[in-house]
Amino acid sequence: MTNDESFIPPLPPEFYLRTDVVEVARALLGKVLVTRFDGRRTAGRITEVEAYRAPDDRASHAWGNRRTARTETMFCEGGRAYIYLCYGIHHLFNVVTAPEGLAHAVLVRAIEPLEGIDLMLERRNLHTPAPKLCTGPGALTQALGLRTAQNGISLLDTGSPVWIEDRGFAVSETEIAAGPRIGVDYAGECAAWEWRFWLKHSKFVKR
DNA sequence: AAGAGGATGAACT
DNA sequence: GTTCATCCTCTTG
Repeated sequence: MTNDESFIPPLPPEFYLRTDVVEVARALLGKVLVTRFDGRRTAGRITEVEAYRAPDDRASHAWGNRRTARTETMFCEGGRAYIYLCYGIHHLFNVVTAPEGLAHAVLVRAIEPLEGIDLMLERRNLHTPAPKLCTGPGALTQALGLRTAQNGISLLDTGSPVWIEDRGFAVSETEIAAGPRIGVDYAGECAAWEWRFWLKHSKFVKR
């Protein structure tokens, strides 16, 4: 058994059940997002995230506690994936947080590839590893094989094809940069909230 | 029943 | 900097 295959447990429910989604978003930086489909693993360190907090956050799909078929996943107990189709093309992956009924979520915007890079390249139709392989919320889902078909899937269950691990990569507060979220100009004053967080010195973050 | 627009990315000029 | 691919969800009538 190689080091990559050694068992690391998924982050526990308590990690996701916290009621401060901004705190969870920051804590997700440096954690490792893993998928395993058909026995093939891909993984990457999370380098960029955004927090979304219904009901008061106008940028959230669940703003004002709007419950629709699509937003229902975000009202679930923390520890699931909220995956939706954006612009008809891109599958965007979010981590659902907070207890049931509170529609909080963290959008994962970029990861640093760690495992299964050949498979990532294949899924992305690329031939040479480059930062763009997993940089951007639509790019990383394609590389990891995540699709809307997995909306609502558990990040906690044994045997789930998607989970997040702590591999002991320490992120100090001074390593985290913050700024306004991308593409939420429609959200009024909420658009100015600095709820996008990224690893300051990472090459695997856009712009 | 129909239409608008979106938590983007890639390929252009 | 601009364009456009592409389709689901939500709103309106």
